[in-house]
Amino acid sequence: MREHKKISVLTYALLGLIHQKPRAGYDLRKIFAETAMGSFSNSPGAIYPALERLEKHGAIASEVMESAGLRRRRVFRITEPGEQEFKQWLSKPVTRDEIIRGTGELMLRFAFMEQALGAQAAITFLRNLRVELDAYVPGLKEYLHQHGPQMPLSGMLALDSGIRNYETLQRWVAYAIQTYQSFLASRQPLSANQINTSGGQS
Amino acid sequence: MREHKKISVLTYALLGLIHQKPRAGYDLRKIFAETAMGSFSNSPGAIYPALERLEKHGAIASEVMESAGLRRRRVFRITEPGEQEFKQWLSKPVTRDEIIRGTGELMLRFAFMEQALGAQAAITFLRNLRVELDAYVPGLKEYLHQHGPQMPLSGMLALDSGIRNYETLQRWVAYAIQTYQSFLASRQPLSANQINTSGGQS
DNA sequence: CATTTCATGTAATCGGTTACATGATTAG
DNA sequence: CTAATCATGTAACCGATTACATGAAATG
Repeated sequence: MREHKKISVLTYALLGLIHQKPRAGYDLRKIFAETAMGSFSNSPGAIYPALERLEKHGAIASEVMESAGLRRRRVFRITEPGEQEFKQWLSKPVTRDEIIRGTGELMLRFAFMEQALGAQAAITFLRNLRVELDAYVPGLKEYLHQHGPQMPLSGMLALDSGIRNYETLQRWVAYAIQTYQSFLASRQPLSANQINTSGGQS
Repeated sequence: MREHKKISVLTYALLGLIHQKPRAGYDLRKIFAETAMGSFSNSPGAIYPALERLEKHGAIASEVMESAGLRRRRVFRITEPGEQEFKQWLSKPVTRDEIIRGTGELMLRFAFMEQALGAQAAITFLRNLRVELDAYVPGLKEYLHQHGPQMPLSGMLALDSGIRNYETLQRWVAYAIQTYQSFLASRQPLSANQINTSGGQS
């Protein structure tokens, strides 16, 4: 049983991207710099040490590529134990604490989930998220209703903004579940007896 | 010109709460633990050292209160330079970078703004935020439109969730501006010549 | 009297930011 | 040839997390 120091969100983001396909540090930096994932640090001083730690941990392995006429690149691929660790992170239950701390990590997990665990796991994740949100949001609204009038206007509005975000997230969850269900339905149009009436293509 | 090491968001949150009124470390912890501000750490190992730093920095001053029959409390109040620093933080321009990094700090600033700088400043802040959002969000939507179809469904949905949050924020900004304007209108019903037709109460 | 809550801290560890350093390769 | 870009690092600093420590006052 290898000891299991806590891994940061940034590190999981790196692990997830490497899980998709082998990548070099520079590729990862570019992804952080250019896409909306930029919220997780794009500084080399964070990424390269994180990759080192992952390699020491045994979750990834690197190979220096020196094709002729190309710059030397250290390409990382995920290992078996690394994939296990990654999937375990994806499978963590959705907790209220995680919702309060911000939805960043939640959405990161979801973004990786389909490729790593399949569409069914993504739907389960969304259902769990919905349960937690439905349990959490009413209390927030109640708090605003109770204490809002005694707060300064800007404080009340700031709280309202947070609530609106959660409500938006609730609507998104519903939409996402629906989207996934149609997606699954279109991939497996008939469950048991596939009556092949028209030409089926692979 | 005192050197001006960067101050963390948590530290500004503490500074803002102390600006409202003098408080002890324990009060601050409770606020973080009990209200929706909990997203900024509630551990004593973060709060007490942060308060020490603020005091060394000269932004706050402490006084140990030992009223008879009460526990000893170290109560912090904001100093003149501390208030300057705080207001300067509140007055920082709204940048796209700040929007990308997350709206947490933005909303924190806004929540403190009315009390510290007045309602007019809050409106100005909201207007600037609106400008930045209007400049930023269309690009995100365009990106989703362009690259979405080639992404895995979960990735596309995750991006969509982020966009929905920004759109929600845009609607909130509009609502908040309106709210503030009615607020100001109700406080100053007639700007120049106040014709007192009915009994006015303080 | 014992336990809980109030109230303030300390120490170890570690990850991230910032800034700097280094070379190799392609473009102008 | 020079500048920009590719690509990988390193080092100093510092703040946050976690967990532990302490003691006094209220509560039962």
